[in-house]
Amino acid sequence: MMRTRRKRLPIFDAAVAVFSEKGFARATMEEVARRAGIAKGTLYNNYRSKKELFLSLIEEGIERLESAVRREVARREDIPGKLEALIGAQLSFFEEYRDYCKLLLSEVWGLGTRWEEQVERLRSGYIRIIKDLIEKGQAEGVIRKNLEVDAAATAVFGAVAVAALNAFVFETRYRYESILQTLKELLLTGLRERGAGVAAPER
Amino acid sequence: MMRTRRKRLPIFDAAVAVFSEKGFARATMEEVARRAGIAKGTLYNNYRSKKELFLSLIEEGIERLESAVRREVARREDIPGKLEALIGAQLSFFEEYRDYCKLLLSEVWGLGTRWEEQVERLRSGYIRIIKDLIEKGQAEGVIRKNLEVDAAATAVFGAVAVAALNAFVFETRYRYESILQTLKELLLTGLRERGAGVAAPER
Amino acid sequence: MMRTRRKRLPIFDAAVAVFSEKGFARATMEEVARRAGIAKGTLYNNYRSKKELFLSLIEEGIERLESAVRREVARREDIPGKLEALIGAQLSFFEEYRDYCKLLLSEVWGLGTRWEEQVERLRSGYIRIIKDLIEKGQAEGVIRKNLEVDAAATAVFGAVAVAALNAFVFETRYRYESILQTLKELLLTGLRERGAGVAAPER
Amino acid sequence: MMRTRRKRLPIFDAAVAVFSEKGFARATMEEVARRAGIAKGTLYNNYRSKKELFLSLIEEGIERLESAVRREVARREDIPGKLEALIGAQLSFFEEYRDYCKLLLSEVWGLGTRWEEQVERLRSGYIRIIKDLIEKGQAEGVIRKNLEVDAAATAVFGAVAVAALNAFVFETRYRYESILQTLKELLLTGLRERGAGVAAPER
DNA sequence: CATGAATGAGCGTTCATTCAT
DNA sequence: GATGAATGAACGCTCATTCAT
Repeated sequence: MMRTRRKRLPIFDAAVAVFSEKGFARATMEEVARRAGIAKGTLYNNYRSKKELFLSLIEEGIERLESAVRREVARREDIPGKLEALIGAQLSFFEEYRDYCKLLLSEVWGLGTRWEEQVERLRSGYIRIIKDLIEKGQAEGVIRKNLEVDAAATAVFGAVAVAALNAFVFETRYRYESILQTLKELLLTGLRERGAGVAAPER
Repeated sequence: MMRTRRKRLPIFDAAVAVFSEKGFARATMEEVARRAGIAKGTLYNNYRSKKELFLSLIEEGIERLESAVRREVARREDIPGKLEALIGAQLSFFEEYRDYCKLLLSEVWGLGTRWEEQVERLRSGYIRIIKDLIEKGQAEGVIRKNLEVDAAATAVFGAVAVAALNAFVFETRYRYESILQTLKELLLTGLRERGAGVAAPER
Repeated sequence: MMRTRRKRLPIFDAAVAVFSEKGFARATMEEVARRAGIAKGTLYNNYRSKKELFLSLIEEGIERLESAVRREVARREDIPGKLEALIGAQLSFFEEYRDYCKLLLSEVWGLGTRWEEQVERLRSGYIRIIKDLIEKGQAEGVIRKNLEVDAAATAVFGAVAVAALNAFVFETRYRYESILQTLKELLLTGLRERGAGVAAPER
Repeated sequence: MMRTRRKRLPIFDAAVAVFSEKGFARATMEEVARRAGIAKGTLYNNYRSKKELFLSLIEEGIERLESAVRREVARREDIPGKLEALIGAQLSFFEEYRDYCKLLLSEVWGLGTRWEEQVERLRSGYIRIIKDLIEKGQAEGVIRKNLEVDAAATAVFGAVAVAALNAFVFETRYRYESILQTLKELLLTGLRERGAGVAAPER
């Protein structure tokens, strides 16, 4: 188990790199093994199949995203503050793991039927965090009540995700702070109930 | 030529269906042909390669999206009204062509390096429409000046796209009107300069 | 029949060009048709199959070679003179129809089992001309009797053919006269009985 | 590596057989694999492509031919003797590797433009051996000076090659000794300067 | 456990041939 | 007869997976 753990980390990094560069289908187990510095057979000692390797990547990645986001969200007390923290954490995560996030959008968010239940659970797991915040905010009267929770939550996720990918993957130059402020301004103003305490965005 | 035109439509529909169900890599020319009711060779009489078929799909689709959006945008006079129309048109397009839109997100927005210039041009072409509206609105003082144009434009696209896909592809039941209102409320409030004429969203 | 004749000539030229540039297998009926300025279907109205087209090419070509060679051979009286004329005629034919001759060596002489009886008959038909001259020369005492007729005849053909191809196809510059003299000198001296009347090679 | 070496021999034999029976284009990797007793994929573990397999065959074959010829040529002292040895070695090589030699004539000597530089180098490499002997013989005064070296060298190669193929591939019965004597008599007499020491052909 | 050679199903693409117009 | 769109068998090549060493 300890050995498995020791082996899995280099595989994880190599796999993320290969899968995100080539996409699931064009990535080859051969290349993952080569980049991880091991033999192909060894890959199969750690993961039963290419699909399992891929799914474990996604799982691990969403867990990291969730954990980073939850940590930041917990540091704020009020709902708008928590949503602001969530936007910042997601953007920061996308910047740090841009390769991984390309995967997320293209293979997981892009094609519904392809990855079935397992991925579906992960996907809706992250969305649930946003939904919970919005619902609680609506109950407290600080988030507009006429927003449909599902639509608002996925819109927030999509806005941050696509803006992030566009900047971090497609543009060679970008001003991180400026993007962050824009997303906060755009989404928080849109979410927040008019007249509700106008806590100025942090920083 | 006439024959070519007549033949290409069924192929287009079949190809969109197959590519969006399976993604580019797992889609097979065999299946596209079978679903279009023609032989594999006939496919190659109309498109030189799988990649060309795919790219022509993307091109055709983005053209339809652009044209639908431009038409609706032109019907409104003021910038906020135009942005509202754009949101509506994009959402409506995603509802009507949900299969095609899965493709859009997963293969085009998802993986930057994979489809190179040709797709890149199409992609940035649509984003440009949104950017132009935002810039003009900022000049007129009806859109917040502290929004970075690139980030705001991609965020708007991403918000509508991901919310739409979530509803139309992943959820079996959804209330279209409710989603539309939520997106308009969320994004227009976020974009609009405080105090600027509060034209109530149409409808 | 007249129409067939009128159509077949352009097809013949186009087919020789395509087959000799690409070889039998990589040549396509499409390209033959395009170069002949007709539709693919028309090709099939004139020749039942690709193979038949190819064989008719070979047949026509060997007939032209045979007829050119027989004409020149008939103009000389003595056997050595006739052999000298044959060498000259074959070399001249290879220079004029170099494309066609590439075909001859590669597809006909190269692979025995491939073209079966039909080609075999043509092939041995031309060799027979040489064999007959050698045999008659041996009977007259002007050609060495210790030469095996088969080997000598094919050697003469091969020497002229390979030297011709090498010069006309592979080399960009060559002196035709010099090659002709070399082949005559080499082969005639080798064939001729020592001491037999040393008719100086013509020219 | 050891495994590779061990594997390549059966593949080589199978490939020569298939390529020479069918020619490059009609030969299939499937059949080569089947005859070598391995799976198609294994073929591709040893050779990157059909073309590479083919070229490595040609290379290996010409190397064997060159080495056999050089060995025999080295055993004689005088130029005519060396040429005699060359003729014998080439004929013997053609008899032993008749399948391979069909390939040589049809695909390599037959079509100039098809196999480009790589084969061209091999081709001219062997011809060079003959040319060197002729040139040296001309300098020594034992080979006729009025023979153009290029034409004479290719003629010698072609004479032996075509006579050999004709006997070994097309004829079921042949007398090897008789063919050898005929070629030596024909070509050596043709090459040798009149009056130069008439070393009777060995045997 | 690690290795990497062997496997073979699967797919993109080509092209000779047919046949409705 | 002429046309060229339609057909589908065939082939080169890839790569996930297995397994003997």
